[in-house]
Amino acid sequence: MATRMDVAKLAGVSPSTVSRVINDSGYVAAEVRERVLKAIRDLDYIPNRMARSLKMKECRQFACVIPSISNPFYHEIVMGIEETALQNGYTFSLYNMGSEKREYFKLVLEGFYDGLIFLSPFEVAQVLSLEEISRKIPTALYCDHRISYVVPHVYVNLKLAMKRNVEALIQQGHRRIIYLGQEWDLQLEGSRYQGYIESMADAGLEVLPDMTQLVPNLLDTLMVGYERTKSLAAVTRDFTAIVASNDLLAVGAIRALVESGMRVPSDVSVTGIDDVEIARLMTPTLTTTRIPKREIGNTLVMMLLDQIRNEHTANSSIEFSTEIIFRESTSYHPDKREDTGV
Amino acid sequence: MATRMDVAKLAGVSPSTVSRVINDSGYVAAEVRERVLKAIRDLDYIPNRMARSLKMKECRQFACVIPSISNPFYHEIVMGIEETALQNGYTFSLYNMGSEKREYFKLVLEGFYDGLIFLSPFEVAQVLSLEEISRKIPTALYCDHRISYVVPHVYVNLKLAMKRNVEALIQQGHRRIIYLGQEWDLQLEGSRYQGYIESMADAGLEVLPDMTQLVPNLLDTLMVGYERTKSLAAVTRDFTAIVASNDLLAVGAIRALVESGMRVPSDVSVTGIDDVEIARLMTPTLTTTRIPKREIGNTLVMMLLDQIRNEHTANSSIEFSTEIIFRESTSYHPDKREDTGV
DNA sequence: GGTCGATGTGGTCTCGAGGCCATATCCGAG
DNA sequence: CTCGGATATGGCCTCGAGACCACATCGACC
Repeated sequence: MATRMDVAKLAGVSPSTVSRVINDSGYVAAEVRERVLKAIRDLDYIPNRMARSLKMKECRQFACVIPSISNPFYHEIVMGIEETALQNGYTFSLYNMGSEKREYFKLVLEGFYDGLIFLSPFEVAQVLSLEEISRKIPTALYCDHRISYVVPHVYVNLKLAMKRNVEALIQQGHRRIIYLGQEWDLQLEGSRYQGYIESMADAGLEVLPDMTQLVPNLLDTLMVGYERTKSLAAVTRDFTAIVASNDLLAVGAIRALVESGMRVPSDVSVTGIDDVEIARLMTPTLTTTRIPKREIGNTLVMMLLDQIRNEHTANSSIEFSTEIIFRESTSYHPDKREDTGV
Repeated sequence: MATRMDVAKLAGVSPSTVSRVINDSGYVAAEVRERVLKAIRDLDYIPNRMARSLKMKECRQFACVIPSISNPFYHEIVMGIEETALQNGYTFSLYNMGSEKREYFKLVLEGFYDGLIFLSPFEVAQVLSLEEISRKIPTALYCDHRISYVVPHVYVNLKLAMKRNVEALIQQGHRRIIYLGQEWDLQLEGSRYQGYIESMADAGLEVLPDMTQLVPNLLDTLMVGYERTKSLAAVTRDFTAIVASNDLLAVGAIRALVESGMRVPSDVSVTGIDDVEIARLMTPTLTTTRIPKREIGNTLVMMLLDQIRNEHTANSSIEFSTEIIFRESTSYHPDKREDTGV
């Protein structure tokens, strides 16, 4: 790899002049500039980013950590992030938290990035203190409920979204509604599970043990939703609806129901949350909650830029609203068996 | 941020000694080592990666460029890449090619990465010469057919896979089979489209203009498959099968058929390629071609490591085999209308 | 004709960590 | 007692690019 020095020698000028040509700063005679540009072309010279970043103490790159690359919910957020980052002259790279979490956090703290975005901070919090990270490097979080940390974040109220889902089902005549979610739902205030519990209680409905179906935290995949529902259906069919904490689990659940001989929605209604693309291109289409994913991505980047440019961490906390979308996977009064005493 | 010098001062030693402690190299007295470690803790010192990489001329990081983050086909390859990379002490970051391609390639050439993986090199080739890149930095490609470049690559023969799909459908009695794929299929030797054309010709079946449905290159999403099929169904229903060039297009197509009142598979059979997770968790489940995605990811990283460690670019080209998986979306003899003269 | 400002170019220190080389001390063998 | 190797530590140059400062030169204007 050619260096600035090589270019300087070939063009018969000093390294400083090469820098001036590259960065278009200071005075350079037109004729000299041409000579330097030619030398750059001839040597195929590309400035070394490591060196530049070391000197400048900025690298114009963000990192984004996602819990799982296979959940399409994150994809659109990522596209929003990319969009705004590129517009502002930053690139960003994506880290999948699947396996070795610690490895990646190290990278971040080692100064490889100017800012850091976490989508869903729960897994992270178990490894490192988010507040600690955010004191060292501009940070922005997305989460599914308001958080109390002093870290800038964007959130949506998914407890509320879940309440709406449950209430809609209750209003449609459902009584025995299964909750399909992830284990950490139990530990969190303001979680989707809390919304479920409250709505059931408000309607005077009992939540039996079987009705809470939780899968391990990081495994919110299609397959896990499928397997959990399959085993549930093998044990009991005494339910008429499933509220899943996200669309992937819901999609898996629907397939499990079909294979178990239960029709959706005529036997069982199913709702998800996220409104990923597949939700309206599957059969049956999925009733779910729309989240403004692209806008969330845009906003997260703006939060980082704000911290970088203003040198202060405004403790910002921005809420986005959500909207329930009714589709084919839910239907009215499917709980006829109970009404007719069968 | 504390530097090595700060640590050295606090511990009352020289920067060299601090380096020796950190890298566990050379001789350091036990007592001094303790003092240095304490200083590191007290100052919360983390070595600066930029500086280290600049000096070492390696950064132990790979970049992986994917055409589209929303295609789950790539997710499992990415997980395979991650697995092998971490095992060997490398991290890697993911770039979504969606928008500003050039930006990312620049980063790579600027020495931010020790190696580079392209999943699907076609988009790339339109921006930069892959051979040129691979001369400057260790590179590995995944592609869907054998390529002639002098760049290490892993490939599967998807022309063959498509031939198998088409032939299976023909054997099941189908005659009017639609090809749903991407535009660049037309320009490539050994493409899936070639497989379709050949199989149809071999069986003496004519490919009418309407039977080739191509969507823009980078947009191989659910929605595009849906829309294209929807408009097709609005124009003609004179077909009994669709072979899609990947699962996403197939999933979109199936929904479009359902909405157009055509049942799958009893009216129309559909096949995909890739065997993404949703293929066996949707209704109907999708007949498709399994590709060993995780192994491909593992191998791509091994190819990079080989180049780095051996300092020579063995012109390696490794083929993985694929396997057709029959599921619910295809069925025998659906073309009864023709047989009975209707 | 001297001064000042615009134009143009090079020298050199800097960012932070790696690591070679010089140096110093100590201990045991001869 | 001396020499050599093991142990231990510091000095300083290096990686490649940024940028300040010094130093030219030139033209214009008083």
